[in-house]
Amino acid sequence: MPELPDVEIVRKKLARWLTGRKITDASTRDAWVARPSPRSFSRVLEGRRVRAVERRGKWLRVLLDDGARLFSHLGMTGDWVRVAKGAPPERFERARIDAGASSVRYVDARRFGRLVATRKDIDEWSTLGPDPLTDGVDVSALAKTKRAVKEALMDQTLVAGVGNIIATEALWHARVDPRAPARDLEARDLRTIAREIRREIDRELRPGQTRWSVYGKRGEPCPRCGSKIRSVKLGGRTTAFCPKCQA
DNA sequence: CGGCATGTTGCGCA
DNA sequence: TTGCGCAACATGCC
Repeated sequence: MPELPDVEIVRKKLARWLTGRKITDASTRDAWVARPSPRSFSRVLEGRRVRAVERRGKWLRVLLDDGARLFSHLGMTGDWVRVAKGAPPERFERARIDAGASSVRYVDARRFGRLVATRKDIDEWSTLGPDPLTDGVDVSALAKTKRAVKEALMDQTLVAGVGNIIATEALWHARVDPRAPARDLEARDLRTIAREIRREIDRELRPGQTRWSVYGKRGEPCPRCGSKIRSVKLGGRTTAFCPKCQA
């Protein structure tokens, strides 16, 4: 599921299902996913009307009419789905929000996701960097770090919403070595990377099968030059790249 | 069975 | 103080 484009698609459907509706029932039994507690999930949400569903990076924020809010991070396998009111739990369902005619369910097989019902913003939201879709990419922030550019791109405080796939693909399109220290790159390359991040997001926002050029393609020929795709670990994450194009 | 996975956090250690 | 590597979280898939 989850990188910025997926989360944006989830935001749109959640907004469609919930905006302007009054929450009649909200419940969860999962004390791992729902923080600070399953009881606070119900207490904060029930009886409130939904004002807006927003997104920043990979986080969603559901604003309520009394100023409280629900934060939702989809982790690796999270999603929100709508079913008929009173329908039995979905497979891997972790929480339920009934509002208007909708019964909206949070499903998450691996439970890496989070639901946080609070009265004020959480640090994970407040410390997010600019969102590429709404704010653009802050190239100057990247130019300040000596970390590998791919790790910098995935740092949510520098760029919000870029994950392993977008970082890997954007660097291939920009022909930049993912291992290169970010601050050693030419300004021109950084601008190209920013542009390719935006293009990759746009590609993945379009419905239909996205085909990746290098992500998950170790050992296969580079679509541009035919060299064999290599992969290395950067910040603990598999990073595929073309040793010839991205030299 | 082993290995890998679109994400994040927290811990030990240099 | 900073940064890095790594395990952990829980499950599915090849």
